[in-house]
Amino acid sequence: MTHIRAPRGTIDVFPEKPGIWQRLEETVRSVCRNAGYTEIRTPIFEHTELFQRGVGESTDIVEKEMYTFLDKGERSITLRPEGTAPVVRAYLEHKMWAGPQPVKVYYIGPMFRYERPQLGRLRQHTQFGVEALGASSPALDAEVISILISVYQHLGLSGFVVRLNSIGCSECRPRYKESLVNLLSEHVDELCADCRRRLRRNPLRVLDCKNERCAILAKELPPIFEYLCEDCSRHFGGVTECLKALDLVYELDPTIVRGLDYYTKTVFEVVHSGLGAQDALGGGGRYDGLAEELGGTQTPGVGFAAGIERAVQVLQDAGDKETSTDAGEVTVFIAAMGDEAKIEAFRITHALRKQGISTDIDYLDRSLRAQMKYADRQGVKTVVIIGEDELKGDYVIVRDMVTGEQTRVPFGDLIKILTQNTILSKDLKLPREK
RNA sequence: GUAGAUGUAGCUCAAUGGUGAGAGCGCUGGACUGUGGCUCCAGAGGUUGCGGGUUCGAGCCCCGUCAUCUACCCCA
Repeated sequence: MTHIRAPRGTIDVFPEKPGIWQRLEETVRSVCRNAGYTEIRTPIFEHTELFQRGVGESTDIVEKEMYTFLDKGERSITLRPEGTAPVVRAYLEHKMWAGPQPVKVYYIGPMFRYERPQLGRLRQHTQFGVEALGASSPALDAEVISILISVYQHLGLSGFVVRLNSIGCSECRPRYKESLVNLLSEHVDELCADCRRRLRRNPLRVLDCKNERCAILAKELPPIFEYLCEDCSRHFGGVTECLKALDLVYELDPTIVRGLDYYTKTVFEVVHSGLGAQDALGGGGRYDGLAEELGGTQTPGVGFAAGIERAVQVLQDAGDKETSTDAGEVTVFIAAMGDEAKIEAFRITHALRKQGISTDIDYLDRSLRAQMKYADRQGVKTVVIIGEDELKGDYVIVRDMVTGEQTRVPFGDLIKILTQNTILSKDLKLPREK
């Protein structure tokens, strides 16, 4: 029998891990709210055209990585491969440009790309991101970067590097591309096969080729800064000035070009050495032309997207132990023997739960011994034992699983004693002990 | 789409082409008929990923296929 497995490139997040996930999501929410961003939830699928026009026909995403299908109404639908285009679509669709600007939103949710899975790469992964629309101030670029960094700092994550670049606008970037092509065409023979193709399609990509000989050539090329138009140049200066004002450390890196067509001016990535070949924790930039590309009015925007699975990986490698947020952990276990006592135990369990005391019970008709063992493995602090003797005597035994102390408690006082037990209430959220 | 490595118990892994595929951990039960952790004993659990082929005989060799991992392309 071959049983069904999760589709390639997807993962189940297991009980040991949700704590770290929840902490991450809560951190994202609080940092974003703190900066005036509110949550937006866009559909997980969109019209294919949104991405074709927004992300760009010639990008890898649109060319070969989209989960696209025809629905029963013959519409071409695509599982969203990224979050920015949908947000801009929503902004335009709901005429949010008519309200106060800028509109600042954040999101957390799954993205889909049909790729070969490897370390840090999945077909369904989760991104958190922010978008700030309707303002072109460089301070907003810096704000967005600082939010991403702030999330990592709040998580206690370290060892990341911010890389910053500007790729100009529709006015100055073509000039730069042209001169790159001119300069490189003299050395076509020395370029790798990929770069020869890049030369025609996207010469900027030659800049970050990993091939040794290409990299040597790329080093000789002039940085884009020399080609930026006055507007872009001034904007970039504003961004770096703001980052310095925040004491935010960054590296100027002319090799960052990003894989989506909508970027203009500022682009950045946050990378971490512990991630393997896919070393980006997150990335983003400005996209002043995207709204227009989607048929809307010209609207500046800037944002980032970051991978949750990758952040989780780095946190785990760093030995992050905080996994107890949603451990489903129980502090009281009712061990019962005999049919009558079991009914009573069931009743007590639910009464305790009503009082907010997490309580569990045996469902496998196990021996007292086995119930004790199970309770111990579950990290239970207190076991209430109830059998025939106790029923007759109208009391229960309360056993402290840490010290081994046991006391008889009159039946009617049980809930009161467990509720008032200071040790118990203090320890409600302690992680289990080994 | 390309390349390499790997698929044996729930997990981590053994097993020269030759009995009925094993161990540790975990799980269940018992020693201790009503008391967890330590110890000991026992039990359950396998279509050796799947399909072909070679062979007297395949977990092992060959082919195909699927999956996982890593890398390329590119990205979160």
